[in-house]
Amino acid sequence: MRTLTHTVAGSTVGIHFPERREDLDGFRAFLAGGDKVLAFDTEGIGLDVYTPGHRLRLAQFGNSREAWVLRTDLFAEEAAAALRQPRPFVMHNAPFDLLTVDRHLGVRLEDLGARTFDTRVLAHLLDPRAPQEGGIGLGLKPLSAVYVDPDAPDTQEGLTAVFRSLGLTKATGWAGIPVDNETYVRYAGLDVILTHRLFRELGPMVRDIGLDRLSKFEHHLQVLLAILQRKGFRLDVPYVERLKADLLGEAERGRAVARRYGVENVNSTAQVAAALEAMGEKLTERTASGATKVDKGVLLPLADLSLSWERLDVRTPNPLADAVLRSKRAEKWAVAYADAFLTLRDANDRLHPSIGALQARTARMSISRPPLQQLPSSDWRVRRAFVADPGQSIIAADYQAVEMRVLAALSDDETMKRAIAEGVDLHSFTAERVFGPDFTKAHRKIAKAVGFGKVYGGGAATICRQTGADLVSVKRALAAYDATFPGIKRYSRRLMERAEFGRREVVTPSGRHLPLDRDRLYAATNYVVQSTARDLLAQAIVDIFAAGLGDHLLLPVHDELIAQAPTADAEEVIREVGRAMESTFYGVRIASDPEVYGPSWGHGYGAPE
DNA sequence: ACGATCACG
DNA sequence: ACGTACGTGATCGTG
Repeated sequence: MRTLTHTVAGSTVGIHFPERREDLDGFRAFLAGGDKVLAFDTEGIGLDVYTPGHRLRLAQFGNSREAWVLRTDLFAEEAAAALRQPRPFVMHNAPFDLLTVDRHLGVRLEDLGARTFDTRVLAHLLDPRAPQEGGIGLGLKPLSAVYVDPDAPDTQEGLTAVFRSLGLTKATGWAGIPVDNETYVRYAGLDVILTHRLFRELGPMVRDIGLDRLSKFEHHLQVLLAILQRKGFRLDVPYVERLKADLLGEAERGRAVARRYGVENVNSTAQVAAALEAMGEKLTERTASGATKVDKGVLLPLADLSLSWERLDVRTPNPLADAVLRSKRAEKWAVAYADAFLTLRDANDRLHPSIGALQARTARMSISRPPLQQLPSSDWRVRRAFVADPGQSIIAADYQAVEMRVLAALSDDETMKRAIAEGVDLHSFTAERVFGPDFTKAHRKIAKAVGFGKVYGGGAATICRQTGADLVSVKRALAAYDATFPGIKRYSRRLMERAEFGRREVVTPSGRHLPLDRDRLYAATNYVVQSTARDLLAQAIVDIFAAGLGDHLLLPVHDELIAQAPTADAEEVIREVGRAMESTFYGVRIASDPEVYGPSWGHGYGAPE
C-alpha cells in the first residue's frame, strides 16, 4: 500500500493506493466511516465510453480529508460493491462517470444516478458563465480555485506535463502512463477530495438561493439524458461509407475548378479573396479583425445563388465562387459528419453522442461527438445516416413556434395571446397588420424575421442582412410590430430596467438566474425566452419518462424530440409523446406537431422511398 | 490559441 | 436617441 500526502487549503490530506488485497481493509473502514456523502471519480482512456478500446483504469473514492484510488484491473469488484451501497455520492460532471461505471463495472446508471449529486450542476445554477464570459467556468479546477483552494493544482494540465516527460502526448498519455505513476495517482486522488470539498461549499449556496427543487430536477433530467446516450442511435454504415465517398468526390471536383483560378486551398480565405479580386470581383465586406470577408454570404451572390442555393438569374455566376462554395460544403460534410460518424460508432454500429443536459448560459442542451443538433436540414443526405432499430420507425414531435408562445405568455401581450388562442399563423398575422390583407409570401418572410429579430434583440440592419429584405420594409415592419404587440416592448423594457438598476441578471419562471453582460442588456428577453423554452422541453422529457415512454426517445433538438417506435404503433406513440410535450403556460397553449418520419431520420427531410 | 467559417434551433 | 441578432460544436488556417 502506498500513501501520498498533499496540502489542500492548509490541511494535510492522504491519498491511499492499495496494491494488495489486504490493503483494502483500510478502504472498507473508510467506507464504514461517518461520511454521509462520498465523492467519486474515474480515470479511463478516451472520452468516448462506447468506442472500441475504451478502458477504465482507476476508480477513486474520497471525502474532504482522504482519497482511495483503486486500480480497476485489481479491484473492480470492490469498487463496484462500494458504489452499490445505498448511499449518496457526489461527482463532478456525473453523467460521464455514471456511464463509465455502468459500462465497465456493471453498476446501473439508473440506480447510482438516482443518488448522485453533481457539483457541475450546482455550479451552473450559481453561475452558468464560461470564463470568457466573465464567469468562473464549470471545470473542477477553476471552481476549486475559487471555492476550495486557490493553489489547488490543475490536475489535467499537470498530467499533460507528465505525459510529455514520458514521451507521451495528450492523446496517448491516458493509455500509456503507468497506472502507478505517482503524479497520476496523486491527481486522481486530489480530484475526489476537491469534489467533496466543493460540494460542501456549493450545496448550501444553492439551497440558500432557493434552488433546491430546480437542482433536484436537473439532477434527475441529466440521468435520463445519460440513458439516451447509453442507448445510442443506429448508424447505416454502408450508406455512410457511400455518402462519404460521394462527398469527397464532390469536394475534389470543386477543388479542381478552384485550382484553375490559382486557389490551391479552398479553405484559405486569403487565397480565395485574392483570386476573386484578380477576377475583377469587388470584395467590400470585412471581418471584425479587418480581413476581407469571403464567407457564404459573400460568395453566394457572386455565384448567382440565393441563401437557399437557388439560381437567382441576376448575374453571370462566378465559377470560382461556385466551386469554392460546393467544395467547402462537401468537404465539411464528409469530415465533420460522415467521417465522424464512422469514427465514433461502437462495435454495434451505434452512435452515443454526449448530451449536455445543462450546457449553455441559458441552460440549453448541447450534443457533441458528434454534433447531432447541427446536421444539415436543407438536405436529407446526412440525416439519412441514422436509422431506426429493426422493425421500428423514426418519429418526431416539435413545438410550434415555442419561443413566440413563451414570449406571448411571459409578456402577457393580449394581442399575441389572442392570436395564438385563435390558432392563426403568427407570422401571417403580423404580415397582415403591417402590409395589409393582400400581403405576399415575401411579406410574411419579413414579418417572421422581425418576430425573430425581436426575440433576439436585433435591429433593422441585421434583419435586412439576414433576409435580404429592403430596409424600408423592415423598418416599417418593426414599427408596426411594436404597435401591434405593445406588451412585448413593455416586457423587454421592464427586464432591461430591472437589470440596469438591480442585479445584472434575469430570473426565469423556473427560478434560474441568468447573468447579463453589462453592454448587452438587450439580450435579457432572449435569455428568458430561450431558457424557458428549454425548461419546457426538459419538463417534457421528465414527463415522457414518467409516462413510461422513455424507451422511445433518441434525442432532444432544442424544440423537438426525435424518437422511434415499432412501425405498427408509430402513429400512436408519437401522438402520446406530442401530448406529453404540450402544456398551458401562463394561459398560453404550448402545442406540438407529431410526425412519423419513416426508416431513417432523413425521411423527415425528403429522403426517397 | 485564436479567428473565420458554417452547421443547427 | 439609437442600435445591438441569441445560443451552441466542430474544423481549418494561421501565427
